[in-house]
Amino acid sequence: MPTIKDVAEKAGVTVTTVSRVLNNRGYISEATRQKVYKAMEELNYQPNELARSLFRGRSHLLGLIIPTVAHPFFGELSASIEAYAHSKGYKVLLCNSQLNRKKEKEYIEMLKRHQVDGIIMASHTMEVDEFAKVNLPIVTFDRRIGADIPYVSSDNYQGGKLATNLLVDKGCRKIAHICGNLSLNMLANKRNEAFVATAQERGVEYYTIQTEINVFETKQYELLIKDLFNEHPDLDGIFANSDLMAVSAIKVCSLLKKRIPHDVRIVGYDDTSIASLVLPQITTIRQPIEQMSALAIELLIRQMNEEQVSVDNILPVTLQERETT
Amino acid sequence: MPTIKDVAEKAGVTVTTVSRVLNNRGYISEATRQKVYKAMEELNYQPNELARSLFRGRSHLLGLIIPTVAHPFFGELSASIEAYAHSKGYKVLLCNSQLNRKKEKEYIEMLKRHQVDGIIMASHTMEVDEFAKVNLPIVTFDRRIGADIPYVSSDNYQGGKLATNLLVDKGCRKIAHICGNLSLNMLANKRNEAFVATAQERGVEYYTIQTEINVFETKQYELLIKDLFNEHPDLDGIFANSDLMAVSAIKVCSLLKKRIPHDVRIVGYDDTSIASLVLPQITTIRQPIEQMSALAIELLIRQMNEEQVSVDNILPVTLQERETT
DNA sequence: CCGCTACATCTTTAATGGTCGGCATCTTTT
DNA sequence: AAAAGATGCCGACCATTAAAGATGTAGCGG
Repeated sequence: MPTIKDVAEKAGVTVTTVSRVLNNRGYISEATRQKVYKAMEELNYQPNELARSLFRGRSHLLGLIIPTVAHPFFGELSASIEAYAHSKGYKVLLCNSQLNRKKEKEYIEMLKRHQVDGIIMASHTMEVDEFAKVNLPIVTFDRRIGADIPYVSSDNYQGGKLATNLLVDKGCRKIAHICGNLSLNMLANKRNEAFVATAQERGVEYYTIQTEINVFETKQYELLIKDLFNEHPDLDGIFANSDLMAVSAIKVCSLLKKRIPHDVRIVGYDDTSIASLVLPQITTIRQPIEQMSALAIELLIRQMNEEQVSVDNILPVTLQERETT
Repeated sequence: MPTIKDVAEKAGVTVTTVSRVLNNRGYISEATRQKVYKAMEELNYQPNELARSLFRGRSHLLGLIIPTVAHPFFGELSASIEAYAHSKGYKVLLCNSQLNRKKEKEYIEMLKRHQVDGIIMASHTMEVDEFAKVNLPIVTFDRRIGADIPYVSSDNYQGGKLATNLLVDKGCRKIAHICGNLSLNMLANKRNEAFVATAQERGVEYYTIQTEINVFETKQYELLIKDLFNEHPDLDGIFANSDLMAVSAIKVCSLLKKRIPHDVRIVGYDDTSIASLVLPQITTIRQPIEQMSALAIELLIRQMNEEQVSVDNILPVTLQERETT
């Protein structure tokens, strides 16, 4: 690999001059500039970002910690985050925590060692007090960690309300919400709060089904939903916490010969591409992934520049009505 | 952020001594070692990997260039690659090229600037001769670039053969293969070669439908398949080049009131999680993503160590028979 | 008990690749 | 003649490491 020294020699100037050309600093004649560019071209020179980052104390690297990029929601989120980061000159280090507390901590330490300029944390099994030690710009997704760390989220309460009201509006009288573990203090829990409040307000029978934490296993979802229908054969509405769960619900209904939306209505969450891909197409609550991604990056950059950031960043959700209701 | 200097001061030794503790090099008394550990602990010190990488000429960073991590196949591939890289002490820089030639080149240059130790290239719009300049350990996915650059692939010909034979075995007489642009010299083209050869051999009518290159747009797939059935209403078998395409085919069939598998049989490709998620569950050709990922990393590491690597690395595929045939 | 060797322990110095400020030295323009 | 433009030189700096050097201590023979 050629260094700045090689370029300088080839162009017949000093490294200082090459550095000046690279960074557009000081006086440089057009002739010299061209000589330097030519030498760089010929040597196929690329400045060593490690050295630059070391000196500047800025790596232009971001860490992204998610459960797994294989999950459609996090896949789409990651693609979007990377795209926006790229447009702002930042690179993304991908970390799949598998929702494993130890891995989350290890990844955070690794990211610190690699001098990332900021971390986007979208995997939340870690204890809140662990975050205090991080000492780096952080943005969390869908979880509020104390009063200092900004988070990006969509309006979970509104999402739960929209979904529940839609089910009741369409005539459901006995509905269930299938969600993650509520004991973790996640903002997504507000969906269930809204579900409960709305169901009570509208006077329909309702149930909350919590899944175990580390379950992206669709088979597990299916079993859970089968059990649910076993216990409540007359259930006529399901609010699923992700489109993936909604797909599992569709499968179980098909197995039990329940017609959608005639016998059972289903509302999903996220509006990942799978929602409009499957049949019947899933009615779902759309999270504005692009805006959330852009906002997360913005918040990180503002923290780096020591600008003021607002802690609560809640973006609106929208109802996407399709065929399951 | 505390540096090795701070640790040295706190422990009352020189930085070199701290460095030797860190790297387990030379003679260190147990007492000093403990002092240093204690100082590191108290300062919450993390060694600066930029500086280490700069000195050692090894960053332990890998670049992963894919079309987009939002696509289920590449999402699962990325998750798997990151997991395996992590287990070998490597970190992954995520690059979504959007199948854009300019972006691919830009990403490669960026990765070089950041001194990655190797690149996994799974997005192929770039010209072959561009690769010569890269001058870094590379592994490609599903594309053979000259005789020097090793590639990892699954047995595309076998996949095409399995799929086509299955369709014909099940009674199809008029089949179509929906695939990507064949003018790009991709190994996935072998699926079509196998399709054509097998169809001829088995004496059934067959068609090849090429999609435009930058199309992860499922709507486009649907239009394409609609046109196909318009032209050939008696088509009774579809070999789709991805599970996503197969899902689109299912949707169109449902729209046209064609029953699966009674009227039309469908075989997908990849065996991403979506294949067993949708209804009817998709018969598909399974690519061994985990093994392919592991192999790709192995090949990179071997190149870094200047060991001999084999250029052709083709792993076997398997047929997963489900409900669409 | 001295002197020598051997080794343990820690420090000094230079290197990694690049940036940057100050200052010197020309040349060109005003 | 003064100001501005163009370049070079020197050294400090970023955080870390490797090689070589300095210091101390113990063992051993004489």
